[in-house]
Amino acid sequence: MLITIDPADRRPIYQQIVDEIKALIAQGVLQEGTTLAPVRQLAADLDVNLNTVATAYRVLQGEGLITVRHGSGAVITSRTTATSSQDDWRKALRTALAQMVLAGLPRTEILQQVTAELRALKAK
Amino acid sequence: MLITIDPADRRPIYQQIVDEIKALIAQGVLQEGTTLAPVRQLAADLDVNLNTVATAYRVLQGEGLITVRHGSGAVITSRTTATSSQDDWRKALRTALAQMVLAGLPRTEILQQVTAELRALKAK
Amino acid sequence: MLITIDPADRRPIYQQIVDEIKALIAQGVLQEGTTLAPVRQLAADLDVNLNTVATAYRVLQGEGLITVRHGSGAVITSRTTATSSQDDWRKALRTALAQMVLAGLPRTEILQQVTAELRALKAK
Amino acid sequence: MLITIDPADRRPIYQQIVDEIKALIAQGVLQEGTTLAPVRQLAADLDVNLNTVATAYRVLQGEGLITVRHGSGAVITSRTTATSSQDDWRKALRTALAQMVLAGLPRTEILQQVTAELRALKAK
DNA sequence: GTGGTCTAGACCACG
DNA sequence: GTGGTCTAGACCACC
Repeated sequence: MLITIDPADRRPIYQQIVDEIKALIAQGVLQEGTTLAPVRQLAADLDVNLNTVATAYRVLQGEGLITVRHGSGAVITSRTTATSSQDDWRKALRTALAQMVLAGLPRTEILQQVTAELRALKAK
Repeated sequence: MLITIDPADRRPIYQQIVDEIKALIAQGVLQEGTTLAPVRQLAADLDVNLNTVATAYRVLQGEGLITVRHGSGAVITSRTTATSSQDDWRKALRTALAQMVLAGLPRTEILQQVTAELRALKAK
Repeated sequence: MLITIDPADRRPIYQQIVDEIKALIAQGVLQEGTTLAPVRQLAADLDVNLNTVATAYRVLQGEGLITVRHGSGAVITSRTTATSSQDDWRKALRTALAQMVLAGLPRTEILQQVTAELRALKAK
Repeated sequence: MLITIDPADRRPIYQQIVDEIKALIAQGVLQEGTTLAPVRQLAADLDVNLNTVATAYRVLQGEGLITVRHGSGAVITSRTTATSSQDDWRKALRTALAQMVLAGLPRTEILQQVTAELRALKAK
């Protein structure tokens, strides 16, 4: 599933899963209509608790990114249906840029990194 | 102190304080040598417990961003001494950009937002 | 857990816990992958508050010596990942040796004590 | 006075002064009968509060290393009169060695460092 | 006046 | 069951 868990990461595991799946959708790797791996299988692959994966899927469903149907698994719905407010991504962006500035990266380097990362994503 | 707490934010309060102070340092509002508000005063301003603010200050001290001394309060040290690995900001950047893409923002709009936010920061 | 608190010691309790755990790791008693006692259990054993132990664990986590995960407790990570600068141990060593000299120990006795203590540690 | 204060050091300032003076005595730089700098002068030199230096002197006096007489300042008494119990230096030694081991220093390197530091001290 | 530490006890989040 | 966080309030250490 191309997802990896980092035990050293301070984010909870379910959040890491959520973020990675979001990234895959943004990259276009997971497209509308694609069926996600069953909870049990993903849990086994990542060697994490079943409830952890279930929580991640529930969050994604809550944000409208996937639809979970009994028996048929979780399916990617739409990229634009997503319920992420402007506040959310602005906060995330600010925090990320602040970290980069404090790490001592010059403005030009930061912009380079942004465009490089953006190139990996299928923005309109 | 220009810091606000958002109860709706899922991050713990002390983390919000840490992030806001980091942002202020990145913006150049808090410069090297500036003394932060006393723990008790900031706690009163934000209407949170003294220990919560103390925890935030301790985290900042652990990251080398401030120096805390008993009788004299907390002082901003250096921006470049900060202990943040490349992994940290790259993950944060990726997550932020993915969120923006999923929010439906086109590539040009994203770059505009980035440069706009960056303008508020005192990057080299 | 082989840890003891000395009320007469001027170091704060949480620091004593940190230092004792470090010593156990250095001795090889606690090896990579070993799970530490749960916060609540250690707190009960030492008869101190839960938060005091939690603080100690957080410090150890900040130094990269242990990895703490919500449902699974604290695990010893790597001995070499530790974040301790050369300045730190040099200062500690100087202070210790100066104390021994002022206690009237002759050079040979000091060296004997050092090798004796070192024998208890699993140095490379 | 050959003493320096490190604001980044977590030890309180007065303790740093105490430790540095002890080191100077152990090195033989400050010998029996030598008069220490007046409190006010040392405070001015180090740019610290007068009470801080006074506290340091009081600790040294309490350990029997110096004698403070009205009007005539503080005088180094004897190196052997020192009241440092075996427990004290053993704890300090253990902590120092544990730090060095966790820093990844091999046994031989540790012994080299010890003898090197010891060479600077006038052990019997 | 500063910050540091500790306790008791509550409630939440994660796996 | 694990750890995380927060509060209220006390007392200590330092400058």
